Amino acid sequence: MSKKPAFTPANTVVVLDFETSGLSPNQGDRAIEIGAVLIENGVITQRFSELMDPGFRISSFIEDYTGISNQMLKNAAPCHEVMVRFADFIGEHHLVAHNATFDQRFLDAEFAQISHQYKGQFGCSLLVARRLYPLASNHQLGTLVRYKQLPNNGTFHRALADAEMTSHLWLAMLADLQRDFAITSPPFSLMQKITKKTKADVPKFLREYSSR
DNA sequence: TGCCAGGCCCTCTTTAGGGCCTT
Repeated sequence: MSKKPAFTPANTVVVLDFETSGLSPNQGDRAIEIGAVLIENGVITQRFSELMDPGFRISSFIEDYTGISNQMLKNAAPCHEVMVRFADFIGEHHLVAHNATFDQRFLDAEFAQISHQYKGQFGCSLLVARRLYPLASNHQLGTLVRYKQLPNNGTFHRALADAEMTSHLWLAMLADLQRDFAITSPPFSLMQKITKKTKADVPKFLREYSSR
């Protein structure tokens, strides 16, 4: 039996973003679009982007917010078909999202519909950014993209565009860990540990991590 | 009937409250 390596680099992950009909799968909300990129050794190597039909009409607020219309969803595959393909895309990779608890709730809910379980763990770019960039005016994805002058095509609130921007943010944070703390190729587990530290404790934690 | 997310994080805190972030 093959044993999974203990060290998983943080620069090889699937970065994902859901557009949804609302904020809570517990209240009946469903995913309407999934966008994701696979980053391997710090480079985007694959993209996944699909609309999905939740089986009911979405609100005008969500149509305006995302630019995804009910007409567009009428022509899309149902959620369960898309999620089967997405399960294949993420494989056993670790996962990253901006405010990951939100995307994790929807991923769990949609995968439950197809009785699929995934092995990867979640990392949260929002929680890391709050600790690495305390001087940013806020930690919304769009604000951080401008703050770090990250690549973007001007599209926001669409799944693939947001996933790509989140991936650039993630890579920028890895680069800053290397620049500021000489931490080369941080493991995914380090990024998770950062989010468990208080903002005040993070610099000392990283200096000690770097010097060990 | 009326209401309706949930986790993180700071502070006027921990027997709590409220802003942030995601759609």
